[in-house]
Amino acid sequence: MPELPEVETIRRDLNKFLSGKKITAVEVRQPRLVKPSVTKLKKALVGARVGRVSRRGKMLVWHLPKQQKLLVHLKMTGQIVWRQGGGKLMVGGHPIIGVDTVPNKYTHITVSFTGGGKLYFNDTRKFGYWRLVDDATFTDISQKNFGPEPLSVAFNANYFLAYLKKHQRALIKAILLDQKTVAGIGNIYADESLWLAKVKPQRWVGKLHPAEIKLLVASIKKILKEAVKYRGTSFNSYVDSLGRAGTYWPHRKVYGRGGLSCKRCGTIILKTRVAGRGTHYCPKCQR
DNA sequence: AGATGATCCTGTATGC
DNA sequence: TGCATACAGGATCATC
Repeated sequence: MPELPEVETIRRDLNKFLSGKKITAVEVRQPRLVKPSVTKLKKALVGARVGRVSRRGKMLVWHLPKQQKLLVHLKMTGQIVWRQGGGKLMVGGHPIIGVDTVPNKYTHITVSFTGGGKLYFNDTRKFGYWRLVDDATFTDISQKNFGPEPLSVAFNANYFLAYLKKHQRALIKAILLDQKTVAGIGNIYADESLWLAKVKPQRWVGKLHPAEIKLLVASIKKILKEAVKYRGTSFNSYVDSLGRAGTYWPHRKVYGRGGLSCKRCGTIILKTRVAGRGTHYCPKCQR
């Protein structure tokens, strides 16, 4: 499900909810999703106070005592839902949409906190995982498997030009989806960024002009910032930590708009397959 | 090196 | 209604 904007939304809210609270219990219904083991997870969590929650690409990173970190990846359908007390939750007088009841049949992990709050991990397809690591391992993973954060200064035209020089024979969309290029872009925002930069997803990296590469960097930043502002995109299972949908969907330009007209030139948006993923683009203004 | 397809799962949409 | 097929915000692995 979630790409950077969705995970970032969850991260910000979790920091408010979890701040200063201590974990009193951990219940795991799907041991397979926990690494290295349920026993070790419980040992690290129960009794601990969660420090801040950060993010690396699409991973949530819980800072724990004793130089440990909990890496939570939601993959396609993972949800993190916070409930303070029972009953139907309301926000601004309106009932919350998305997740009506927790725990439900897709709740695989429940973490209880002092003060009565509970955090639920739901995941229909069970691709997500909770992985406990020590700080050194996290640093290692972070450096080896992830490129720069797209909204940081480290992700800039110079970096991107140099990186692409090493991958001349790849398709640009495949490169954007690779977390080693830049961490946090997924299928929706890859398509949206390419549309904004007027670059065809199947373009060979080696044939991109420096000006296009520069524009692509700016487009990625712009799209992601905008999507964070709207608290992410929901068309199916994504909800934030209070069970609310993200509101970026109506603002998207191409993703899921195959057969509809391009917002820039009116040409019919095509849907095809690139890098094994459904890919949407305008055949006229993306070259 | 990089593309492709299968794989981990379950739900939903579409077509016959 | 039933049944088959394709596809879904991710990422990894084997194979070509």
